[in-house]
Amino acid sequence: MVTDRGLQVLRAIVQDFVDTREPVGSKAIVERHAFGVSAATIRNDMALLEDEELIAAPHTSSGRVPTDKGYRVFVDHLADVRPLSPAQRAAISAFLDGPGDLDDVLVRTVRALTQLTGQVAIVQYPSFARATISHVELVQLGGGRMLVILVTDTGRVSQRLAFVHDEFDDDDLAQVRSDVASLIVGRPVREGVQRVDERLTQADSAASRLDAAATAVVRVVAEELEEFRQDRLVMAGTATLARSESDFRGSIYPLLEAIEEQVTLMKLMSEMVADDHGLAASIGRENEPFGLGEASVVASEYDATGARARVGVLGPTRMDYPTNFAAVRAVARYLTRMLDDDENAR
Amino acid sequence: MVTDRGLQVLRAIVQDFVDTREPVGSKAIVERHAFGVSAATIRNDMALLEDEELIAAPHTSSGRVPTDKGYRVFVDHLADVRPLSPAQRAAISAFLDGPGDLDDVLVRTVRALTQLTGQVAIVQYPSFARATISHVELVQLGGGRMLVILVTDTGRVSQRLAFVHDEFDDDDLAQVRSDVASLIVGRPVREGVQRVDERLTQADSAASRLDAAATAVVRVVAEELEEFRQDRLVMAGTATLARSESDFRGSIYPLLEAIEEQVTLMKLMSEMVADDHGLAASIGRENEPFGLGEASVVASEYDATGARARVGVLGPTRMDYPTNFAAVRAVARYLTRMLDDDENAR
DNA sequence: AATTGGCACTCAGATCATGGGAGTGCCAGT
DNA sequence: ACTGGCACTCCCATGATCTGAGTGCCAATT
Repeated sequence: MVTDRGLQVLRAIVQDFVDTREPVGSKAIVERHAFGVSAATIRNDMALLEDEELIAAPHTSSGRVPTDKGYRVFVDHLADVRPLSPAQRAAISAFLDGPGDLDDVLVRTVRALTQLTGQVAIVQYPSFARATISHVELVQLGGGRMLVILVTDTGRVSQRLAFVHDEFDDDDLAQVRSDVASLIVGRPVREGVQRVDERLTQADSAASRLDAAATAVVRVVAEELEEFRQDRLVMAGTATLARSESDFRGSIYPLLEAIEEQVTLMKLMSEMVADDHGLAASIGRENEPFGLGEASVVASEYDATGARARVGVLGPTRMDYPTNFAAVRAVARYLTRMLDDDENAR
Repeated sequence: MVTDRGLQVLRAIVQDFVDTREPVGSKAIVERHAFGVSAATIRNDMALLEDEELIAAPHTSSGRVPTDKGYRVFVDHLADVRPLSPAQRAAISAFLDGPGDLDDVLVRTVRALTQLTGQVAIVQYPSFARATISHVELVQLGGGRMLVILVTDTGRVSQRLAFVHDEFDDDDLAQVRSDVASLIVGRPVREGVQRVDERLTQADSAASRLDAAATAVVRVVAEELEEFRQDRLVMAGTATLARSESDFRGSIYPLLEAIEEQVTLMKLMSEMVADDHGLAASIGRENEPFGLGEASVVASEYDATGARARVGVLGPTRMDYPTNFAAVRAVARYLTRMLDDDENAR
């Protein structure tokens, strides 16, 4: 059974290993941490920790390294999320303050976070599936091309091109527009998807000219809504991976691929289980299903006008969890505040 | 003076080195290429090539490696751009065919190109500075927020939020809209920028409610046009860098950074000088000013409704230039054809 | 004048031996 | 329960040696 001091030893090992990148020996521990016991005692504790598979020795006679399980215990029981320094808080403000639409704010958020942590930063767009569609707008571009614009109450704007093979006068256009609008405006995206699909299955091939146009528009709306559902990510700091390259035994290929794919990371972020404070970590082999067995993700939930989503960082399993937790949490809070203020100002 | 055969030797060295990643010796050359002379003769040629700094020996007694200058001569005089295989052409069609707006097409283009070359693929958006603004649309979102939408004749749509601190009825809105439209619609972006700036310097602080709103909108339009000017890039294949990691003496950090920055790459791509066929290459140290001294870019011009831009690939200096030239050229042609067909169909 | 075979020379990299040292596990003594 | 001591392991740095691919040069040949 692992004693209480045993856990402190684990903490020390994690901390030192994250610091030095080198296996930690019993002697180094008594030197750097005031345990008040001898190296031999620490060795006994370490033997127990090894039995529990919380640490491992790369070679028969070398120091110990935390296992993924060890990191997990560290994160769950031993990591104290220390608040950021004033300088760091100032950095967040410097990055985030100022006006801008949702896109702007999120881009600045990931920049701030990558700056703060030295890791790849990721932010999910607020889940638009729960958002409400507040506007539909149609713009004729000539040549039968029609621009379809959707706006949600959370501030997302999306546009897409429909081909209607026809020109309409203002009255007709207003007609088509209100036809489409009646279908989805004021409704949650989820519901909009349903109603749009229904409309499409009922589409009459012998419909009037206006109906046909409306159908074409609705088809495009369906595509847009689909995109709303599979929310997207904003990322920054890819280049930092090159710095911590040596932490990835294989290569950073899987990381770069996941970053390019987005879908994988999206799923990973979504499936993470948060604690009471909205913080979550996914460590090392826990990410194996996503091809990221040598990486960890630390994330925090934030709130954008009622729609929840996550901000996080991605890095080597050997990352500084406490610092990253603190940064992620601070940024998430700041972001929540900003987006809510924004809302209040409306 | 480098003889004609000397140049053939250079070609052989470049080819073999790209193939094997290893310094090429005189013996290997006579074995792999039918020069009909002995290794000693090749050695004499190589000595001359070394005098001209077209090749270099990493160590006193090892094979030779092309210098950047050597690659340059190879690219300018020795590389035959061989047409793609039918299978490769088919791959391009498979990726690119099908409907979609400009964004879609460009995304598919970079995917195709990275697939074809195994390098990072880059495409510039067609230069919108020369494009004409064809529509302005305003949408009120409530809470004083107003969506400003610009459309160009080349198919780019952009939107941005303005804060007008006011609500307007339809007539007023139409008034503001036509006010702004008269300023820029039907004019090239370049000219639009000027007129917008003029309008802003004349802005009267004691203006009417509508004028104030128009000014706010114009200010946002100015930002959007500015974005039009500094065109953007679409990229894919970042992960391939991890594969050819060993080709970068230092690390791939500068590459990843440039990819994230975009601006740098944009500039690099724009400054490349094309030959008669619209092909261009920028090799190794020529990219030093951009922090990419160990990388090369191969690009080709394409044509989007009269607006020229470039597609290209980014990779290690030791890349397969002929193949990349061929792929880039083929994709550029296909792209031009597609975007023109698109235009014709209007 | 160009080409060739021959030959001495160079040097990076592989292979092997050696020793030091950090670290462990265990045990007997406090 | 903790500690000092000690034998043991084995990584890694250092150095010596060897090998072979490759060069440069020269005298001989065509």
